[in-house]
Amino acid sequence: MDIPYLPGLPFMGKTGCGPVGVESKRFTKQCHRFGRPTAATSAPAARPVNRSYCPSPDRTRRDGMEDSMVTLAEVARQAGVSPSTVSYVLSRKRSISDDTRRKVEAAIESLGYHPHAGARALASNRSNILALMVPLRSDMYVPVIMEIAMAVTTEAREYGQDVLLLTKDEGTRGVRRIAGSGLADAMILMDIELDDDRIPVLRETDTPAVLIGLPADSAGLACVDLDFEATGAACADHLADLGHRDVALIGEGEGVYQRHTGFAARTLTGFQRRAAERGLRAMHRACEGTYESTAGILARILEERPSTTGFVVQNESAIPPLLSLLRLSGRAVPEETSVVAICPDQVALQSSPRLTSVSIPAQEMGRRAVRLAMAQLEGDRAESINLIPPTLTVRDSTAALAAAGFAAS
Amino acid sequence: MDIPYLPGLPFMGKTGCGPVGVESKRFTKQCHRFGRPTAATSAPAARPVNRSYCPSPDRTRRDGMEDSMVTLAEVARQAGVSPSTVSYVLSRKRSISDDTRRKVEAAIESLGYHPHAGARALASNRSNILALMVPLRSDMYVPVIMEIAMAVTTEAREYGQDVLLLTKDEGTRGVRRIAGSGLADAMILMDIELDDDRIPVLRETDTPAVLIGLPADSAGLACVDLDFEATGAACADHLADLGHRDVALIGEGEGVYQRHTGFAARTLTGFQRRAAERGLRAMHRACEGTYESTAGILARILEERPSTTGFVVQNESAIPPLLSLLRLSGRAVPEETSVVAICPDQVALQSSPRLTSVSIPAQEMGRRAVRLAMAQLEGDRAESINLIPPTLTVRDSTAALAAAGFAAS
DNA sequence: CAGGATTATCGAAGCGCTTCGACGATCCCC
DNA sequence: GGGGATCGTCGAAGCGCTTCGATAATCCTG
Repeated sequence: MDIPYLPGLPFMGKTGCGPVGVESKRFTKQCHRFGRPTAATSAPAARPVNRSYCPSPDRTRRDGMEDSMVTLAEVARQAGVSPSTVSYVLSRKRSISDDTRRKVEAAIESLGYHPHAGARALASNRSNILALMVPLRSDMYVPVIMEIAMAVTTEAREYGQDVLLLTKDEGTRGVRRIAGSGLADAMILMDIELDDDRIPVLRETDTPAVLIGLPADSAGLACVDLDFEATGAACADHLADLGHRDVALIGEGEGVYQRHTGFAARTLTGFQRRAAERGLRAMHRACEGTYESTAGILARILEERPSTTGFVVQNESAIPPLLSLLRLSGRAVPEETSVVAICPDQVALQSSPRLTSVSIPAQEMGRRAVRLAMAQLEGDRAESINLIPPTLTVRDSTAALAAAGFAAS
Repeated sequence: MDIPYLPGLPFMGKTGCGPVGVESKRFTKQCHRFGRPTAATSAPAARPVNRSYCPSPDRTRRDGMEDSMVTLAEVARQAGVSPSTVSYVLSRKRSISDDTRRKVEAAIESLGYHPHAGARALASNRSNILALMVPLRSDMYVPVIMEIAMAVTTEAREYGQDVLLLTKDEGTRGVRRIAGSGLADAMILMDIELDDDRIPVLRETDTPAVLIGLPADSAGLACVDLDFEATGAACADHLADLGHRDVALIGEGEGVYQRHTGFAARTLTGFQRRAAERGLRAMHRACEGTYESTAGILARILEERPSTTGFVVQNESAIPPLLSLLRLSGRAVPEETSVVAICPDQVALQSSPRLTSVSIPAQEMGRRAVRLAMAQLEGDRAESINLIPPTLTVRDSTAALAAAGFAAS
């Protein structure tokens, strides 16, 4: 605003800026950019601001209010080097003398420069953004989703990436949009269904991607997940080790087993197989997680097999009701009945008694997903199924079964 | 890869493309762009691909594997119009004949065109991205945060915006980075502290922003929040209406009252004031939410004032323990004791009995935040404190107190 | 100490889009 | 039916960055 020359009138800058040879070209460029729309509402076309490469020297730090964007060119000027040099300082793609580097860094610091994300994306074909597609509503336990999302975001920042949040209900259209617009460099998908329709699109558009979850056909894809089969097995093992002979898995809701992610099915498989190997009698019931549902299931289990002393719970919301119901029915945990949960540590810790559990390594999943994505961006196209081995932590809800009538044979 | 001419050798394209007058200019432009870095790892500088404006006609849909980007220029060519026309079809900023529009839309469809986000951001000074800063860990109940985030994301899409996920622990640096890089058009901040250090930065950088939560000094800012004072009052009113005389508020953890958001304090204020107005005796205890903490607090409340029959719970995690403890202590809910919760509907519904509650309107908050942000981008700089009035839904955990000894005077 | 290799820097082109001004072609009103 | 307004389209510039090739300056190495 401090150089109020009229548009159209050629501005014959004599203020000594830059090589003379290019001046004419520069100043014949008409200026039709008036700062941010927000600020442009008053006096729409009245007072254009010269934003060419060669402003008068006294203009330093002035138009900040209108358009706070500091450009690389300004940094270059302030540091007394060319724009490309500044770029190389930033990208470290060519060697720069310590002296120059320091000058440039000082200029960056003093001007508070941040590279324009769009410009960078356009020129470099890299947006430094990872798209994360999370379920809007799913069978997954919300805090776990959140924890993964946060871990992804935090880890992404370690790689200088930001995270774009997409909802799963954008579906294949969302994937296409991101792949097509170059908005993100890679995608991380959560809540993967066995036969997820986003996967073909990923393949077709050849988008770098990481799945959190395991689809039926994972050929050529990078996947991260907890090893749920081993998880089920670990639970069975633990109960077997403690001397339990009759065990039950209280699982996810009905729908989960058919429709979805397969993690529930994998847990069940692992549990049943290991139970068989260890000579346990295993039951399984799907559970919606409400108090009523849990009560009904527990009643049926105990009716059908009153000798059941070991429980594995996979549905987080079934945990409080289950504990409450066991208490009410007079079955002491862990003295008479043992409970193993598959849940985040936090849930296990704030239950009473604190639960022996296999934790859902949300943090780890998020972190690994980002690393796999970054590896792909580095050129590692290798497919990889990244199954995290389960960790069972013994707390206060499981104990060795007192040698009662039905001891191990 | 299918046009393997050597770099440096001028490529005298005779394949008839575009007006002759510009050809020379176009082909003297050197090509130094080799598709995506991913693909460039093999044969680094050996086989550049011609990506100028004027590919040979038979090239249609060829280099898709290497660089699936369809450009506006290609759409224009296919539709037989100029690039600017395509742009205007997309932006609707100038009128376009139906005929032309149809041709362009057909071309867009058939090529699967998506505008390059970076290019668009660079040229238009608008990224179509909203940055959402969420707490990494906070006193807020995680599912509520998640619900807000999802609502923001969904609503943002209605406005053609995407959402960038930031964590609060990036703090002021994060705000500066976003404001400086033009990565987002506006910011939405959650978990606002009374004296939030991000606020000065927001003011200083003049970034369009919406706060979800209410800081101490909200001058010139757009804020959305549940009206917690009215919430506290509504709870007091409801219990008073039912004939309760001695009531207690089981609140958030100690820390929340000092350090943070003030929503807890505002609830308390509203509760106490209204209780006084209605002639109730009101107590208040901070509660960490664990079983032990809840048990201790409940015991002390009942010891100090055994006639307490009305409870308000603000800490979601205290709800299951509280209900469990009341049951154990033989106080029937709602027959003898009433419980009002301040929590998401989902929590209220899956408790047993279903809880009378003031819901946390997470969806609504998210939605409003986006609308306020968009309004700012439209030029509405008006500050606004957007307090959502509470809704108390009566369910099965509150009932009129049977006219006992201590009836209303 | 000549000449090739290396280092540090610069200039310029171009990424794909938006937007301005220009300019025919229509339209309408007196 | 002539002249101004409107409509629909085009060409070109420029957004701020990256990166190529070029070019001095410096560094060996024999």
